[in-house]
Amino acid sequence: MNSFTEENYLKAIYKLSLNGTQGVSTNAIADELSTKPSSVTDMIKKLAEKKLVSYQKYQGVNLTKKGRDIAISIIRNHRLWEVFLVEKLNFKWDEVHDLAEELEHINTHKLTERLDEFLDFPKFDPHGDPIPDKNGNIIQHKDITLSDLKIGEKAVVVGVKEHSKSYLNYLEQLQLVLGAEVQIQDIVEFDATMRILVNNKQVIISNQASKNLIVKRN
Amino acid sequence: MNSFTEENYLKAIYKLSLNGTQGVSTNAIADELSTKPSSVTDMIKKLAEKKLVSYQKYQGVNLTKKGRDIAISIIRNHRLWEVFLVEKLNFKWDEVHDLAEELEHINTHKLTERLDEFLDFPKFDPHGDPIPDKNGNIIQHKDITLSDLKIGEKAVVVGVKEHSKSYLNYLEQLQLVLGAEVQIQDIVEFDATMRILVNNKQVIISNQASKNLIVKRN
DNA sequence: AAATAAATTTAGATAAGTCTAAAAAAATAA
DNA sequence: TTATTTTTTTAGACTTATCTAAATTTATTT
Repeated sequence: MNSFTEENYLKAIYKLSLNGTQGVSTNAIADELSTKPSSVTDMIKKLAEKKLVSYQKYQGVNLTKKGRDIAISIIRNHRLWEVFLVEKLNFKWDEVHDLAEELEHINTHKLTERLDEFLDFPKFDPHGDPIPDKNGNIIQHKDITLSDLKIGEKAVVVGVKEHSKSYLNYLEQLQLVLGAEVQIQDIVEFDATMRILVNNKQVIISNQASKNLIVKRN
Repeated sequence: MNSFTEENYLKAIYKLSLNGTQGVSTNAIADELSTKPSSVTDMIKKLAEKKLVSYQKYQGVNLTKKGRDIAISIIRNHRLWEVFLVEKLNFKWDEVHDLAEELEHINTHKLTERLDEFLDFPKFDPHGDPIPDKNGNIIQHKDITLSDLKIGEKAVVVGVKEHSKSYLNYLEQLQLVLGAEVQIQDIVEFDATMRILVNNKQVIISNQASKNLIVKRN
């Protein structure tokens, strides 16, 4: 068995390894987990001994197959619980992250599979992130964001790249939730601020906001 | 915030204080939690500092109001999750204890209340144990057991006093589940073994088993 | 009431995970 | 290429929860 802490490190390393192609740096992990680089080094050594990561001093870490499997199963759990919290317990999409962060560590195969079935095998969580299937296969978003669109183009909101409470809450106020249809009306050349149509209502949205909103052209 | 460990101590002390009337002894807690008396002493000191228990050296401990409130809210959580696991995820009554033991510590007021509502405010868990309401009020069973009945008497199974997997599994095989109707046909004078009728089927049951089955006469 | 047994506490050690400060290695700049 | 900066690691300390072994207190016998 692995501790909650070990699992959180694996998850962080997994997440960070999606961006870069090389090994994940100590500082990046420390940042992601709000801890100190020295603590990270210690934990990496422990994970390396357990063959959950491969690691050479000063060269960053990579997950092994075993480590990646664990990370993915925790992500699966996390996202299934988020679906449960939103769909069954009526939480809002900006409220579920922290709770799911705790629930995800109750990592019992049988519980996960029963939950998956109870929720009718959802493919995406309430933020549009794909839920790995029970074999660990996971669809990766192509990540077209609102900011990639040109004037006149139409699209549907399918996810977010930023999960902070404040961002999610802001989007909800603008009715920019999953499934919302948008059309670009105007783009300010200077700072890429957009004027868009959401449910026939005009909305002004900054580049900071638009580049974190994942959409699908239609 | 309190750690999982602290919460487990509070729960253990609460449980043990239901039996005896005096303070709960160090050894009893050690036994309940499968730990050593010296560890218990250490933890008790910590809980006493936090004003969760009252404690005088060598005199046993008692929960304070604050400590009891926490214990009861954890028990509430535990039992609500058990209902969820059995009713929504189709687990059997002998499978849910350990999972609920983990879920109970995700002790967020909002989650508990939403779960309670989702489950339609159940009054009893899958083993017949009463679920404390949101104010911490808890109905105490009168604890009439099958072994208290006389020949000819009829009753309904409403709970168990022993929660081991093997006992629960055994009961299920005999169809002695919650709501089952039983009638006493015969009692062996020597060792109180009973011959009873469960759903019109004859069953022989030892005193060890019958004295842990809570029933209600009808 | 003294002797023995049982229960409880103390003292000191250990393991997990974290931290600060200092040292070492790697990356970048001059 | 040497100097400087940044990143990473090491060394040593701290906290939480646990343990064993020894000491102390309380309970039970005789």
